[in-house]
Amino acid sequence: MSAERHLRALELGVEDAARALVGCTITHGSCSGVIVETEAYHEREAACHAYVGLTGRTKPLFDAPGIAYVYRSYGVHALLNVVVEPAGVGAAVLIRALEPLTGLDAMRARRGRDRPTDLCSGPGKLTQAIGAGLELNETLLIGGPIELGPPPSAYAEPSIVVGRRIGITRAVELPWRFCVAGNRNVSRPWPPGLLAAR
DNA sequence: CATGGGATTGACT
DNA sequence: GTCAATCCCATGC
Repeated sequence: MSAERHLRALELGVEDAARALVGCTITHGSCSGVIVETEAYHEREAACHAYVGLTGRTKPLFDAPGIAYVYRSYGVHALLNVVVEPAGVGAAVLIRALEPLTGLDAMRARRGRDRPTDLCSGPGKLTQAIGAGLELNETLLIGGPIELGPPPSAYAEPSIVVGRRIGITRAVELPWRFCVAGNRNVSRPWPPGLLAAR
């Protein structure tokens, strides 16, 4: 209980880490935001890139906890993950949405949108908004260019909603998506009946 | 070496 | 609701 939550999260299994990272902060340059949506991915289930084993693409997933896995999605977007679990185990938490805190104007300039809820309300949107590209793959999230930080006081004990992961075709049944209840920055509303609050 | 398939987004019908 | 954009990489011939 002594260490701050973002540091403790890096010591947890991927499912608990994904839950613990909700409410923590991400900072890149002048831009920062609160993590309001995450998903867990683990090598033992088929939706995880590491399911195929150690390859050139998946190597970062098998690194020690606390580094970034940034990859290109659909040939277009950069998606940011927090690598967790011990070195040799392929697991990571996908950061799917932020609530913008600082650098809103820089985010607006990069995104070409004005409303705060259009800036970071999706995994591809948030990396564009904070200016995080593929060059940040495998960089440290503690003391690196992208900084993972502790929750602001308002998010010390967020109310979390659990549901199925979005946009995947395999292992769709796992309830490994975690959102701040009622937050307007989450990437997509969830279908009724498929979730439980905790 | 050719091919297929995305952990998405935004524009359009 | 439908659909194209766009490219890296894993897989298979």
